[in-house]
Amino acid sequence: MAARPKRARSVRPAKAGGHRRRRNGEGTPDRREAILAAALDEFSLRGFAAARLDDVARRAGVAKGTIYLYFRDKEALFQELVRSVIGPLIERFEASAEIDLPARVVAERIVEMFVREIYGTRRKDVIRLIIAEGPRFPKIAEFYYREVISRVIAAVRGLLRRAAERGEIPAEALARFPQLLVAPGLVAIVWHGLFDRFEPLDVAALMRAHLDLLFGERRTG
Amino acid sequence: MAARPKRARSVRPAKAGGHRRRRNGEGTPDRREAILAAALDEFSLRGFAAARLDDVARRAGVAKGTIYLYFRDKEALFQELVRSVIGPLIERFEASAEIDLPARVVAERIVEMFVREIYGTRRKDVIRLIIAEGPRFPKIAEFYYREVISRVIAAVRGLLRRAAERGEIPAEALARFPQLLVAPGLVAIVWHGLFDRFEPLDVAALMRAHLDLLFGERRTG
Amino acid sequence: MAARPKRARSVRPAKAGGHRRRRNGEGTPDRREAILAAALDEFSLRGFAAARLDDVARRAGVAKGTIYLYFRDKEALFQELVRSVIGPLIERFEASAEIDLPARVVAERIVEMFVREIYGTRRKDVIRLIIAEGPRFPKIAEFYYREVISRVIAAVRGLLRRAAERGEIPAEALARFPQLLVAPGLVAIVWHGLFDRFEPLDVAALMRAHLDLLFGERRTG
Amino acid sequence: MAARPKRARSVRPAKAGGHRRRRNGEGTPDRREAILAAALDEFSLRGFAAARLDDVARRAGVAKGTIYLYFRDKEALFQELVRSVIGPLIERFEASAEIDLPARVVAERIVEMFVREIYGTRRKDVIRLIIAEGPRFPKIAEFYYREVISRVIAAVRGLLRRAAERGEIPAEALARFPQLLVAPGLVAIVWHGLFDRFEPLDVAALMRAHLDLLFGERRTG
DNA sequence: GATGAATGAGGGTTCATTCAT
DNA sequence: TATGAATGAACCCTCATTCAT
Repeated sequence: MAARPKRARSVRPAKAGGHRRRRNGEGTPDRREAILAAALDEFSLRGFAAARLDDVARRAGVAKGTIYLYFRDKEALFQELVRSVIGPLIERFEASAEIDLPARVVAERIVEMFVREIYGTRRKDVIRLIIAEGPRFPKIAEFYYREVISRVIAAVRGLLRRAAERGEIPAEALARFPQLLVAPGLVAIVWHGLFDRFEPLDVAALMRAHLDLLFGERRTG
Repeated sequence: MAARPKRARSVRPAKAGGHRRRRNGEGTPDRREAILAAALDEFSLRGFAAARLDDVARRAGVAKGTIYLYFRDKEALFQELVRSVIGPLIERFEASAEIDLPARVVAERIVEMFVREIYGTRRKDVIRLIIAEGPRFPKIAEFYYREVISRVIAAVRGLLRRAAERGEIPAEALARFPQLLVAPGLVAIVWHGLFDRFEPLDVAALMRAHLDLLFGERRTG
Repeated sequence: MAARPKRARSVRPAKAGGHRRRRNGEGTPDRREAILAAALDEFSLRGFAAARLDDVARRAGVAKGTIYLYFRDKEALFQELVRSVIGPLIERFEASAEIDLPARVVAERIVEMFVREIYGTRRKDVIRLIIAEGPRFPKIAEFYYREVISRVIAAVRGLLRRAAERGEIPAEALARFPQLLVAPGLVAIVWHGLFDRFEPLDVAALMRAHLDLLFGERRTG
Repeated sequence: MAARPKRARSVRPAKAGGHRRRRNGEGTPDRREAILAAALDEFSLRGFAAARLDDVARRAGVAKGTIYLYFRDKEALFQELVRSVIGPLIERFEASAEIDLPARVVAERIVEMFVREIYGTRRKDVIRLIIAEGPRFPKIAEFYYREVISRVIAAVRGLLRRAAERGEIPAEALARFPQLLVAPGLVAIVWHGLFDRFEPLDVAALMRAHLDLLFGERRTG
């Protein structure tokens, strides 16, 4: 406690407080964003429990206390990280699925969007985090289910059921289990985190092969 | 650990009287097994970093120090846990895949074995652990890749390539990416950990639907 | 501060919008007074170490930095608080004691002044603070001794010795230990802070009873 | 977190854990008592909030973590400190007050016991702590009221009322406010903490003078 | 072997203090 | 003057690890 009546403030007795480290002209000094980005790095690297806010702060270029100006505690930081990354994704996904085109075309678009917007970005790391930490963070799991999974499932299911009625896809199996459409995406994310250094995975090809299996071949690279 | 998702301040009674002695005279010989089982429980419940060896010991009915008689440290305990659970699985899987039956039949057997031997047992929790903690434990990831993934992939790939040559499956997409065969299994495991309480998943039906999509319908339950 | 006796995690809204602007145009001129008043509230409520300048500032309706325009640091704020409240009291007390009336009359006046000017005001809280924090603030204790205690003691002692010589009081015990005259006042202050909610204390009656014991009965309410 | 997958445990990578510092043959290694004694020292010196458990541990000759083997947290340590010191006092006090002797004799015994058992021991520091910290620790205040104050008050009141009935004391003022009997004791404790270095107080003489005032002179030293 | 009390480094969180605006 | 975002030292508490018994 800095306020304890004297006791010689260990070192630097008269300079304990805060310099604003005005980092050179960078434009927005948006600390909140910087902290979230750093948190994603550290949480991805070590997992929630083992990540240190000290490292988050250093990586973000702020002092440790600064984190607490923007987030109530470590857990809130984690939750807001997930929300901020996942939130914006939702509308886009739903929009894509609602277009009334042939199922295969829509499926291709969804897959392509997955590869571009998730697998190709830091969002894949957030999804990895959700998979890894979700069981210990019921709120995160619930948020993710409510805001993402259930909506995507509903959208895809509607799309596929119509396609099945039009006979575009062999059975309505896919409509019952829309998870099957994105299952390889999940595999890709998990594979990336665990095995890529032993055997890299061509995700685009994987997803194309998957679509070929579901809808019958078309033209493959 | 402040980061553990909150837990009712475990009321350590200030002089920890309670010491759970084990049942019979000189103890079950397999303390090692008991510790591994307890470790699986605790690691599953909290994740590696947040699990406490104190809880593992209590759950196993041994003293904390005893763990160190059998395992070098917490990390070694985790690694051996994975090994001990995953190891025995391998031969069986390979055996199944080598039988030279029609691809669909073999695929069905593999899927059924997955449901019975993995999804239906604690092994699914170990796989969840590998997914969650693997990136922080390169040795675990490598072991799992070397001893399980690469072998299963090779076996399945051989099987499917032969089937594709015989025209039993439409394309060789599956042979290129055998991951596609088990992708729904992975989804099921992840789903179970995160979303089952919102929307339970009928894994057997999911896997059957998946096979129907891959091989064309046949007879569905 | 983990040591503060628990307080519902003050819900800092992560971007602390609310900033209580003061009422009129360019502000009440006596920010200093406002800060001192707020400091008395907070120090009384939590004690010196656990009080937060943040709360003092909020209560005073100023920014945190403003405190440092008027006081060197937290300790100086505390010292000046004590001075500003105790200082004005002194002359009055001395004046009362110097009047050359019968001892009992003077004692009654002193007691009455204590009840009215100390026990009935926030000054009692300052005295409580001195009692509680004094040992850690030698300067405060010294100031209080030099400016208050020693003077009051001297005044009361002179008064009583004269009274004893005139035979108005049975012995010179009181003159040797003028503390005995105010001891019940101290008890009242301490009692108020600790036990009033269990058993309220009628301070006026207590003081009257005390005088009756010292000087022999007269007329009691 | 010591368990974080590697990161070179800063210094002494293989010797992080616990040596039992078996202090030379001392008899009881009663750590609990040592910690309580050290806590009394530190809390007295700095107050509850500003005291550091680090210092308590050092003073007790144990490691910081050891404190938590015996006490749930800092607050529990404080509460148990008060209880352990105050508790044993109660019966003795009650016993003394119940003897049916002339009031003055009993009062003298009580006063003498106060001087010997409280003022002459560390218990006076605990009472100072209660006065200083009680308002922030309602449980402490309640415990102290329930277990000490209310009982002592009741005992003294009974004693004095009987004495008043026998005409031994002039009025029943004292029976109404037994606090008046011990008020100088409180003054002595407070004085000791604050002003002894400026003007030492002869407590025994103070208490004797007090009794003389209450009961009429007898023989004074 | 088995125990569990003891250790002490480590990390989340707080808050007095500073200073650019 | 006044502000309040930023700082970082400090401190409570946890828990992997050790070792005398």
